[in-house]
Amino acid sequence: MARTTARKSGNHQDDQVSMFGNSGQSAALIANEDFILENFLPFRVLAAAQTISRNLANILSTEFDMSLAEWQVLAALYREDSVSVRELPPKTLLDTVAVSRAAQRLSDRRLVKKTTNANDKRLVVLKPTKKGRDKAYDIGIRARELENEILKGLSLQDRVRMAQMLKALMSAQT
Amino acid sequence: MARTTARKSGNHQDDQVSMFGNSGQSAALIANEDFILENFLPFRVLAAAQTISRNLANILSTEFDMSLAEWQVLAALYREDSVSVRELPPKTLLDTVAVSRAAQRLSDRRLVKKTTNANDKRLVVLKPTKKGRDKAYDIGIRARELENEILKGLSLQDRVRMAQMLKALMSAQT
DNA sequence: TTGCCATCATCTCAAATGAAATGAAAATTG
DNA sequence: CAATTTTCATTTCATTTGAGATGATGGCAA
Repeated sequence: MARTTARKSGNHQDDQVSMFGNSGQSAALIANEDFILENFLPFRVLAAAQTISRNLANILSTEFDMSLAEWQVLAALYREDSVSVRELPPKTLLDTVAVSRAAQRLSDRRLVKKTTNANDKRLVVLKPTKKGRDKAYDIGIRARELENEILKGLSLQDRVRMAQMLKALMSAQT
Repeated sequence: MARTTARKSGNHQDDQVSMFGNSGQSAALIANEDFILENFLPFRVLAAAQTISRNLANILSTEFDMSLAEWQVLAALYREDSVSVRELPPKTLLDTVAVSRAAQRLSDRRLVKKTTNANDKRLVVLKPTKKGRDKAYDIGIRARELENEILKGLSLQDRVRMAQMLKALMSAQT
């Protein structure tokens, strides 16, 4: 525990990142007594995501009457004009079932039009309506605002760095 | 909850961080046509968290027969010897209901002992058993391994910065 | 004290979620 | 081509989750 101030921090808001100093060592050498959930990076990512997710879902629900999943689908459709259901899971964070359900609700509200691909009738093609496109635009503006709120503590350089790190984190996963 | 087939983490190899260049500008000036879901930082955090969360839940489930929530409670109890249910939500990411349910399952498996506080009989006091403490230790070791896997793409300095940024992100939220 | 409100943990029930089943269409194989 | 397998979207069903109700206790003011 090289630079670990080996003490029980009675104070949780202090900025202990000591555990990362151990990260290079083999697990066996780590004094596990030092394990602090708050300093476990995966936990922090989860915590940040949960907070963000709640915020976003709240805004979407109250201001736009829309679920997170629905917005994800609509946002993905916004740029690419015409997309089949099966193409969406990689673009969103959703599985096909969730996409299907979101698409159904969007269709019910006339934000998206569902058709069948003529060449391959298994494919359901989604296309935003004018109304859907407008809504996506409005939400995009609001989302940018939220993003700036969230990121206000970070410099521009940090923001770029953050995006890169998150990407590295993702690709390190199996 | 059987093994969740870890979804293929899509390799979106485009490293576009262009949107962050706009972040300082007023929302009205942003060309919204540029809105790309993948580059929206809250979305990236969500994506990273979801991947991590699946990984972690998988390991806990298969190797330790434990849910994420149960581990969060157990890990929080590991250091502080004796904690009441109501103290746990701030330490974990859970609400009181989830804590209550996790505590019940942990108690059923004799990993945690539940008692009533003598001074205030409303309070349920949780205390890890020897068995629970040992299990928490083992999971801690494994969690460190996973953390290193996840972070292998980041330098030590980056890890520290990452932790700081995530913290800044959290505190910027309402 | 007594009556009233606040707090704590759990319970209940409805809604969201995920995994496997289904059905329809296309691709592949013999 | 017929038969079989694969792909795609949706449906079904069981489980998980969350929000408000419940019951038990404690705090506090009259």
